[in-house]
Amino acid sequence: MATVSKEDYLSVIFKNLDDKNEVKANVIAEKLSISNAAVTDMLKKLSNEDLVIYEKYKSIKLTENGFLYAKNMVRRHRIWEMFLHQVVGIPWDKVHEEAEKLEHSSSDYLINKIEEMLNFPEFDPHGDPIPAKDLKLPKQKKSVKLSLMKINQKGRVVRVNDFDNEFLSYISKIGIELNAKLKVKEIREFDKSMHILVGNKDWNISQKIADNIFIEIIDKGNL
Amino acid sequence: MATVSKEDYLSVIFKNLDDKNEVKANVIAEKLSISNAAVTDMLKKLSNEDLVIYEKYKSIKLTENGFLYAKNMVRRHRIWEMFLHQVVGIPWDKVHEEAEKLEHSSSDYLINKIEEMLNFPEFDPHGDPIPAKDLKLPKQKKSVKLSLMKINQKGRVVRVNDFDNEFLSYISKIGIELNAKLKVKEIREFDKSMHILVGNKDWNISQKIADNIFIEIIDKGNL
DNA sequence: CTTTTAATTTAAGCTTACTTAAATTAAAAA
DNA sequence: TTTTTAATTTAAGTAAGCTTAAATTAAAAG
Repeated sequence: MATVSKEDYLSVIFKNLDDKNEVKANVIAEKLSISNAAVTDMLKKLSNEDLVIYEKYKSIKLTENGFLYAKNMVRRHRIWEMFLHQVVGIPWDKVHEEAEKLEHSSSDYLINKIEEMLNFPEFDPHGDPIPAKDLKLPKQKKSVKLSLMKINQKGRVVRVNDFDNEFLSYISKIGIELNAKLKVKEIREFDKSMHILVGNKDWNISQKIADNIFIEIIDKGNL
Repeated sequence: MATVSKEDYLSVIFKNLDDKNEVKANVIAEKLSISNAAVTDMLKKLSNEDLVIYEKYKSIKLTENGFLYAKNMVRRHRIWEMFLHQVVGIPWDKVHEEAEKLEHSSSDYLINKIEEMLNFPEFDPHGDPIPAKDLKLPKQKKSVKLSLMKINQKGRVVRVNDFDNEFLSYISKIGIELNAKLKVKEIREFDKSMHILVGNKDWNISQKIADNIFIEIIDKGNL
């Protein structure tokens, strides 16, 4: 049986898979703010339900079923985010935590209806791809971290990490939103902080900020 | 702490208060499909949290806090129903069970936003009043059960009970919706079934159906 | 007023999802 | 290769929200 708790485990596992498609139990415990012992417990249950591959002392993998379940959770989450942002008008930095609750309480029927109403969006308000009904992901535009851009390069915001509300709220305040154009004006080597132009305003941003904004470089056109 | 389970208890208690503003533990158990022993257990907890007034072997009352909490649950439920029906286009007979899940997973902030977006509706898709932010109920139009109408009386549907999906789905199919006009053409005494005119079509409905539809009688005008 | 019936409570036990503390294992460092 | 460290598991225990069965109480019927 799928409970809120199990759904959270599957989501966390999915989002933290490494290059070998594995996660350490360790990581799951941290992300969910629970003890390692609790994770061991639950992994045995998820394994019995054919959702994860679990062997003592080894890293965790998802089964085929587990992958499908987790992707569907991502789908629910991102469709809710899109809906809350576009239709209800909830600001960028608040949609994540509302969607976090709603994703456990909505039938596939409802999600499909909402998706239809939104005209089958491909990306959520943070630029993350929304899995389709068949759980396939749309292609994403090539992008680089803002922190890796060079002086005088221009680009368009295509994705931001939604790891922290304060971060989202801050970048939103300085005019950084999806598709916003910006230009790198200075980079200070000693702390890698940047001076950027967003619209017609100048801002200083730390490396940590720039690490979480993804840009599609544009060569032509003015800012 | 407010859990899904506690919220369900409070909702059921609120919806089943008698003329003395009391409910028997018995009734709660039936409505929630759980044992009486479980109800006793939970009532003690709710009492400790100052949500219900509980004394051994006596009927249950809500405290001031309990009333507020329960009314807010009703508010959440009905705003979700309205939203799902009007904005997402979910049919009449399906909104109830979706709202039943969503009502536990939405912040007051979100509910207020949705309410604003809907332009502060007073009644949900079944004609039930939606408590405002201050939890006050809008005034309802005077209405009578369809089953109590006389031959040749005309009226307008102002509310239906949403106790059963099949019922809602059926009456929707025969053209009965909020504000629909109808006229009683015949009443068969032996089973109290009725012959009614809805729009320009005739239908036979059982007493059980007619018991769950509420009508505002209209004297003038044609059908 | 006493008996019967129905509602309620108590008691013991279960499952889920957690906790802490101790034991074990695997991986990294010496 | 041995030792140390870090990750993981086991064991024992807890709280929430249920269950069934037995005991108690209140209300209804005689």
